[in-house]
Amino acid sequence: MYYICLVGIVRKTKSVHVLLNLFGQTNDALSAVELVSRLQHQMNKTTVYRILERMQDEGLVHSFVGKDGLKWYAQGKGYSLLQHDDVHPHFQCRNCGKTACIPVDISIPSIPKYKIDSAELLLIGQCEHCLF
Amino acid sequence: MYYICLVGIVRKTKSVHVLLNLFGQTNDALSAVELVSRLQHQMNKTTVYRILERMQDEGLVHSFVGKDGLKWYAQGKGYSLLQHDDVHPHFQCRNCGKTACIPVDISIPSIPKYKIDSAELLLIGQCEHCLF
DNA sequence: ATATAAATGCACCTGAGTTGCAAATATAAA
DNA sequence: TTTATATTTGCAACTCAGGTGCATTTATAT
Repeated sequence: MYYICLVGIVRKTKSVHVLLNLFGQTNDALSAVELVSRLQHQMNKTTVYRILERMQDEGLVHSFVGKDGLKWYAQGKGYSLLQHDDVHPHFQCRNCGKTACIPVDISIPSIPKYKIDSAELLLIGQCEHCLF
Repeated sequence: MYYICLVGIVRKTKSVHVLLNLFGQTNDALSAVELVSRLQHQMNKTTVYRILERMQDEGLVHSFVGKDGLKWYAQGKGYSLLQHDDVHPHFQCRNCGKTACIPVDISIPSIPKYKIDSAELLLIGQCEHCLF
């Protein structure tokens, strides 16, 4: 089976299928650690890391680093997959750890003498559920 | 010997003195890894990490996570040390790794249903030196 | 059916950051 | 100054995320 992505037409392995399903079931971001844990009986840790990297290369997901230094992946539903360099903030709840893409465009400040290629805006706070 | 910081008056150990000197000599941010390496003959790895954490607690430096997941510390000269939650971008050169505070204020977008406490804006690109 | 390429599992490694505890150093009390 | 107490440091060992090399399996092409 194949699927279409930024890179073109790519073969859809069973592992990619499993991961795509997980991302399809939520709007939140998923950490590599959590995915490895959740899939420990279905596929190897190494495979999870490799699939995530591949999915990112193919433009199916994007990644960012959380406050704790862990790597998070998100599908970014609602964003145009065609623009690789879309800059939207990521939110991380310091109480429950919930992490998600925020569907807002941010404007990157241009700095004299620096050439900015991309940006990561991480918002830390409390999510809806932890506010009460 | 003592020094004044956000927390009040704190004893200035020899290790703190050494680290403060290093931060005083540059406007760039310094990664914990580099500091451990640079100071390997003067003090223990554990001490470096502990001093950095303490200096952060006392408001002498602030920290952030780089693109690679490493922890960076900066003194933030030119910023008021009295405002704990100053949000300024950090720049990281994807060529040479140079990382620095950018003296620009950024406005944190407010998101409905979320309470934002702090924000980290990481700009990735090329520094002045690597542009040519 | 066979050859070639890609994907997976496994064991082991790397490297950042932490922890427990004992030794050393600094401060306070007598 | 001496003694008691608190703080800081070093050391070794540990945790944990993430990566590598290689053999095996599975999928594609000939």
